Amino acid sequence: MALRHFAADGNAGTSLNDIAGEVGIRRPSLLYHFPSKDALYRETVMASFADWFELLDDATIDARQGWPQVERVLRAAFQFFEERPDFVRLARREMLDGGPILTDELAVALQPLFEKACGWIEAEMDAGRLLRYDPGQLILTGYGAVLSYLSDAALITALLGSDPLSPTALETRREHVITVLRAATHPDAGAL
Amino acid sequence: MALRHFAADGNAGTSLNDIAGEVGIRRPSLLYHFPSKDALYRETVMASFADWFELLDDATIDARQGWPQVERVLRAAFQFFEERPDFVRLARREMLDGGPILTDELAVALQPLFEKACGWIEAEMDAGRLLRYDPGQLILTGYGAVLSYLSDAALITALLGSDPLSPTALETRREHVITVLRAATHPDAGAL
DNA sequence: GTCTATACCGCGATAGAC
DNA sequence: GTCTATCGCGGTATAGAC
Repeated sequence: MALRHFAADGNAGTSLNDIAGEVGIRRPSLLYHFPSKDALYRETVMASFADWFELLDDATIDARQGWPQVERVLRAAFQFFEERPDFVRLARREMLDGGPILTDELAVALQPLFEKACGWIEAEMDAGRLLRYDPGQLILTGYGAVLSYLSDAALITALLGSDPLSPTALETRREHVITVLRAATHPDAGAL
Repeated sequence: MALRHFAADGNAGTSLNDIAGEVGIRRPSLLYHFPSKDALYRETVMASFADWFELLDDATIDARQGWPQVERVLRAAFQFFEERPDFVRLARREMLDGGPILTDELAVALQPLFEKACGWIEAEMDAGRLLRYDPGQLILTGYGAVLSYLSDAALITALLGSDPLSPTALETRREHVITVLRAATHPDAGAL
């Protein structure tokens, strides 16, 4: 509904008419349910991120050690994103815009999770189960490698000459990212 | 001028008033120089990408072998992007939008360069100078790792607790990406 | 040629009938 | 709860002043 339009055209590029028309009501009726367009946008963003925060919470319980845990989280995240292409695009727009929702709410909620993940990675590196890098930079690298592929599908379609979001293309991408990161971080990667 | 506004707020989020006001003329005067807003946007995008295409061309001449050449291109690209933060954000918006400019013009120009780069990587892998991966996927991984950091500065500021675009932060990021990619692709990386 | 005043349209938002 | 009617604003585009 609203998510699809906001994901495809952004906040500024989406009119209440677009959303209302799809729901089957008229523009003013939409503003009966939501106090303003910005409120509707905010609610859409926050609702979309709720699932993502939940996955991040789940990923931290029952944590294993070393690379297997990294791979577990990577696979869970990749699957989450590939099942929610609209969320990926909406999230990326929000990151690009750097608006108040991001800085006041999302970033505040993400920061402690990021901190916690950095701490875990650091400990695993101390224990010799992962090769040493800057933990925060490593997370950002994985973040960019996974999300850019999914968010920039239009460009990648032209580059690859085929649909990057097809099941086989997604599998190729998933395994590539995992392979590269394992080769870079796994102490025994050379023994594969 | 126009680039900064389009980069910050996108095409839909930028009004001709924003641009005209900065130039010191009035809104309609802008439409004397450009037939329409879309034409102005298109010209802004194409002019921004011209420099980038030039760098890509330069990168292919005098190509060395193996990892040194990869690192050379990587450093050139990173420097190019870090000196043009507006271009990065504009480009990413264009990728997200997947609009006609991207599909009809940019992607058409980028595809042969992408193809050529894939061929070079493939040959280097055949020669044993780089560890084997899917060349296209490898390029997309580097692409995402570099651009996401620069385009999503608002988010990363909150996560890191400091300015990700400061000179020292940029150096940290640059060396991290290079180190990770070298560890993953350099045959002798384990001997560092 | 260069800029501006104006027209015209779609937007978000409100008021009030049903 | 949804509609029609309407307002005010800001958008693009055009016609006309200098």
